[in-house]
Formats: sequence, C-alpha cells, structure tokens
Amino acid sequence: MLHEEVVGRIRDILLDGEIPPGARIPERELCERLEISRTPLREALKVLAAEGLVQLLPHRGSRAAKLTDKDMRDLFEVCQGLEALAGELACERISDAGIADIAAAHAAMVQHYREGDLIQYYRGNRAIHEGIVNAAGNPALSALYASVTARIRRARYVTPMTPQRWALAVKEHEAILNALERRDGAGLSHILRAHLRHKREEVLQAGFAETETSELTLKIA
Amino acid sequence: MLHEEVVGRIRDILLDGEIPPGARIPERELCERLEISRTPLREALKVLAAEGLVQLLPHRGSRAAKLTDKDMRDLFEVCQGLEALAGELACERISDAGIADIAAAHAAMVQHYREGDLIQYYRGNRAIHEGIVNAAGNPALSALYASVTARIRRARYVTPMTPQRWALAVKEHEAILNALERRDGAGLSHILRAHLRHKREEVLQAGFAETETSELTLKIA
DNA sequence: GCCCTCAAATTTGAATGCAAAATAGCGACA
DNA sequence: TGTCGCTATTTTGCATTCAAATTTGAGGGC
Repeated sequence: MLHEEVVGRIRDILLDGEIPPGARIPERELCERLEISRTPLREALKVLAAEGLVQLLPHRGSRAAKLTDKDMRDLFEVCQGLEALAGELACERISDAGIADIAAAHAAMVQHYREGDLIQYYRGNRAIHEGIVNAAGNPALSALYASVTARIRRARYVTPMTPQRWALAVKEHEAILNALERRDGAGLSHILRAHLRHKREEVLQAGFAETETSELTLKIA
Repeated sequence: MLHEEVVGRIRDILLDGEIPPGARIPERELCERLEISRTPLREALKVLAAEGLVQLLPHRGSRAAKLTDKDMRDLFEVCQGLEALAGELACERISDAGIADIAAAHAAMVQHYREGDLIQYYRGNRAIHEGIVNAAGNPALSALYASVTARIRRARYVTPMTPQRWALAVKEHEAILNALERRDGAGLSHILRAHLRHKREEVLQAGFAETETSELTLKIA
C-alpha cells in the first residue's frame, strides 16, 4: 500500500463527508478498514493536516477540520485569486484544441442543466473550472487550486440551488467560455471573480444550515 | 519534541541551503542530529513533500526538491497572483495603523538600501511583502503565500543584484506604499504584478548559476 | 579489459511495542 | 444529590524491530 494512496483514500473519506467536520478521526478503526498499521495512517494524517483538511490536537487526537464561515470566506477569496490568475494565463497559452475541450465540457454541463441533473451539473462545472486552471499550464497553480477547492468542496455541495441562481451560473459560464474563446484574459479574470463571488454568497448563506447538520451528524455518530 | 518543531527545523535546514537542492536527505544523520527516531522524521518529510520542499522517491529515499526554471517561473506566477489578490484585499481592510507599520518597514528598508546592506534590505523587503499579504486579513492566503515564497526563497537570495535593479526595486516599493496609502486596490495589484515580474526576470537570469553551484555542492557533499 | 550476473549489505517502508498523556469511571465527601 | 478527586483504561507519540527493495561489490564470462 503506497503512502500516497493512503492520503488519497482518507482525503476521499473526508471529502465524502463520511467523517463530518469537527468529528474525531478514529485511528484504530481506520487502520482496520484500510488494513494498515498506525504508522502510515499517522503519516497521512500529518500530510492532510498540512493541507488543512485535518486538525491535529497534541495528545488529543486528530479531527476532521471544521471550517468557520470566516475560513470559508477566506478560501473563496483565495480561490477567486487563483482562478483569476489562471484565466489570464490560460488565455495566453491555451490551444484551440484546449478551448474545444472546454467548450465540449461546457456543452455537456448545459445539457445536464437542461435535464435538471444537479449532481452531474456540479461535476461538469468543476471540470470546466479545473480545465481552465490546468490550461494555465502551471502545475504549481493547479496543485494549489486543487488543495483550496478540496477544502471548499463539501460546503459547496450543500448549497441550496435555486432556479434563479442556477440560471445565472449557467449564463456566467457562457460568458466565461466566450471570453476564453476570444482569449480575453482581463475579461475572463473579471468574470471569474464575479462568478465566484456569487458562488460564495450562496455558500455563506448556506453556512448556518451546514454547521447545524454537521453538529447533528456529529451527535448521531 | 513536538512534531511541528521537527517540520520547522528541517524546513529551516532546507531553506538555509544546508542540504542543497537535489541532494539526498540523510535520514540517519538527521535523526542523530535532531535526537529523534526515524518515525517523527519521516512524518516531517512527508509533510515537507506535500509542501513541495522535498521529493519522495519510492524505495529510493527523499531528496531536497530541485526546482527547474519552469518550476520557478510557475511559482513566481502564483506568487504574483497571490500578492495581487492580497494587495486588493489589503487596500479594503488595512487600518491606518497597519499602513503606518508598513510605511515604517518601508523606511527601514530604504535606510538599508542607502547603507548598501543587501541582506538587511532583503529582510526588510520580505517583511513588507509579508505585511501586505497579512494585511489582507486572510490567514488561508497568508499560509499559501508563505508556502510558495518558501520554495522560491533560496533562489531569490542568489540573485545578483545590480545597482540599477536595486534602484528600480526601491522605486517600485515607493509606488507600492503610495498605492496602499491611497487604498488604490486596482493600482496596487497592478504594481505588485509588475514588481514581481521584474524580480522573476532577475531570478531566471540567475537560474543557470544557481543550478551549477548546486551541482557543485552536491558533488562535494 | 569490460560487462553482466548474483549475493551481501545498506536503506527504506511498515508493524509492533512501550512510555506518557488524556479520558473515563468510580467512590468519597460536602 | 451533585461535585471533586483518585485510579484504571484508553489513546497518543515515539522508539524499536522486521521484512522488502535497492544499491554496492565481487566474481565469472565474453
């Protein structure tokens, strides 16, 4: 069992919400489940703590990181900055084929929107944003972006999506694709920031619901 | 010995260049020196690998990360994006006292410039940039910035600083402070990007010298 | 003389064991 | 009855140990 694999699997467990934010991470249980000893598990937890997904309390174990509304706002701001940067760079560097790929992903996402398939829509949405970031041709940027979005992801999923917001998001995506096709870096950067600001507002409005359900899940568990 | 402390100490060893980029990290030696066993050392190495300071080769040990010119360029781009974002946010949020602190740091740095003390100048320079980033009031951003600059730092130090470049850098810093005092977010963002672009060009020109000295040190070690 | 092959030795990666700290449980006392 | 304090248990953090993989070195073949 490769070390990297352990990190990935625990990350997935955390991102799936199987261990709710703030809940204690049961070392022994995870060891049995992954069929590994405590050593590699603890190494993985240290790495995830460095990534911000896990909180390490000295002599008191590790917990799934619990993000406050402020933390979420902060992460969104960073995410905005990274996407804006990626957008500018992508416009300079993306190939026609790359644009075609993102256009295809966009079309697929719009199709999911029309079908009202929210889960698939989210997946497509994520693919487009990741695609733009990767199109910047900057692995360091991609890695940081992945780290930041991983922390945000769970909260984003609980967002109550209204028809109005959904329509707006799709419209914004049209504009994003359009700016990319025109290779309008400044414009794309601007749109991405506005787009994320809207997303952020949604999430923060959902903030209270999120924390409450977490508390609830915690008590049940 | 706290785990966090081990990470910090090894990070310092790497940033001080005591273990040159690309060189093998002698596990046993470090254990003796830090008076710890391999378990916490290896945990720390995994964390530093996640931070990008260490490369982990399966079954072949760990090495101090060796950054290519492309890696450096990428990191500078990210750094630019983060500083630009921080500049905008700082202009919205910084207090008058905060501006005064940065102005003081700036004055101190200019003094070091006049005295021709490059080391102290660099220290002051770093303090100002960190001050602006922290003034954004976004810990997540500060942490990411710290991580990125840590990776860049060593290369930045070997930059051959010419009088012209130095004068330009100081001039740009004047403009930075000025924009901050006017709370001109867009302007500050713009200046910071240009400022970093200049820095980047310096570093990349120094790239070859850097890699060669590293190779040399490697052979000696 | 050079290269390939095979075995010893070192080094890595993971499991287990052990001491210290924290939590939980129980009883005594106000 | 509620709270405080003490002990037992669990859990954490680190050291040690063990197996697997790689590197090193010697010997034989070409």
